[in-house]
Amino acid sequence: MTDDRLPPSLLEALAKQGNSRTFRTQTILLNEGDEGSSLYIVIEGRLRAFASSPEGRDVVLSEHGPGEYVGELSLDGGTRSASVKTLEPSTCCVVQGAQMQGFMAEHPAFALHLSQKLTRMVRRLTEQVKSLALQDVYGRMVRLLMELSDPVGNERLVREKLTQQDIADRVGSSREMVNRVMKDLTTGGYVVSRDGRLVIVRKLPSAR
Amino acid sequence: MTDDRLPPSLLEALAKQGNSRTFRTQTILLNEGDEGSSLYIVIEGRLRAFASSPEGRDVVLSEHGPGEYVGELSLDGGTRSASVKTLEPSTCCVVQGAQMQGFMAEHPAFALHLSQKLTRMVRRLTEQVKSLALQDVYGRMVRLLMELSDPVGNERLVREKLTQQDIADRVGSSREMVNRVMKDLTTGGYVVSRDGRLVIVRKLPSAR
DNA sequence: CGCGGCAAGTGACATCGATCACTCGGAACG
DNA sequence: CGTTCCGAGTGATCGATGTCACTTGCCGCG
Repeated sequence: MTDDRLPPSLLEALAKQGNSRTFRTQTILLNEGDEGSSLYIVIEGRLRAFASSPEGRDVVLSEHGPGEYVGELSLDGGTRSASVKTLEPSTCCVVQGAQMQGFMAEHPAFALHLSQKLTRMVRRLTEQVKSLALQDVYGRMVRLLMELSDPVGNERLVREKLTQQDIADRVGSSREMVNRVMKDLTTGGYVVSRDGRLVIVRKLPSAR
Repeated sequence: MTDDRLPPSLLEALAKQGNSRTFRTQTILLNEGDEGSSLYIVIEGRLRAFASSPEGRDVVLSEHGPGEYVGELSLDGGTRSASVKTLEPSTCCVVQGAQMQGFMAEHPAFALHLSQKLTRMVRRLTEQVKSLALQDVYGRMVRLLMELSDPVGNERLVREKLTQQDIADRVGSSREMVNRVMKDLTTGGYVVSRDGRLVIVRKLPSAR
């Protein structure tokens, strides 16, 4: 997967348009439904885009590290489609939406990058919809683990540290259910936890 | 919702790049996973983008009428993210992906239109993910009915004729379940069927 | 060292929703 | 006019998941 980071040249040019600000962990940067069209470029730290139900359940939509940006959807003037919060202390460069018209005109490369980012988002979201609509929790977890892991030898190493609640929010399920599936996977000898990180040691069965 | 139709001028210019072909109902134009980067512009008829599970369940991702186009995601060289079929006898103009680089360079308006279309797709898919992950079948059906209906007086008229199976494929559920929810909605006096089309006659409760 | 708090593990139970197996009614077509 | 087909309507039943209510284990901090 090509990643969504801006090339350094563009990043630098774009950063000039905005102000750098730093935020504590778990700070909400954007609220679903709000007006506003500023762009947040991650300089340092990590952001999570998510949505919540009135009952307090969350779904994770995406996460973003240094060099990536969020908030681009509202460049069309629409309201925020999701909320975004910091997962760590983070510093972002905030650019007003109004600045962006001019910037894109001067930097066609940015418009192109944005367009490519959008098509990757559509692809990723399409996968998420398929997964939610067509697979059970077990299948969705397997998919998630594959997506979040990289091959190392004949194992696969999961990149991030994930709590079971994190996983639940990503696959649209409950922590308890995640726990049960994890138990199946570990007692089945498919997955082990090696110093805090999950390792897939054997090909995961596509169904239980 | 701004719609995804090309303005006539662009449509005409783009159509020159490709060949017009007509297809029978239920013809598969694209298969999920295939290589290929051609664009299909709907001249006449109606297309549906969908995905299937190995067990034969389907999810509907989007539908497209005259003036709209599909297949744009693979302009980046990736495989098809979903399948597309005709819902009626349809004629489309098929443009080879290779033509598009040049076309976009000559018609920046198209690149802009595409970019706007992509952000609408991201918005729509995000809603679908939220809905699937956070709401039950009842909630998802209510959302779908609202989305597919337009206000007429103090009622809302659902645009298309939908079979219960269609609805099921859109909300990621079974036909039987849709039937039960529909029964609740009609016996509750919220929805009536008026010459083949659903009409929402009273504000739908957000939960049962 | 002892708390306090958060992640994880787990059993009992409630329920939502899928599946199966039909019936019914209307439209299409010979 | 009689079939055929397909969408709709329904009850019974089962299984997957969510929810609740705990316990356990681990860390970091005062």
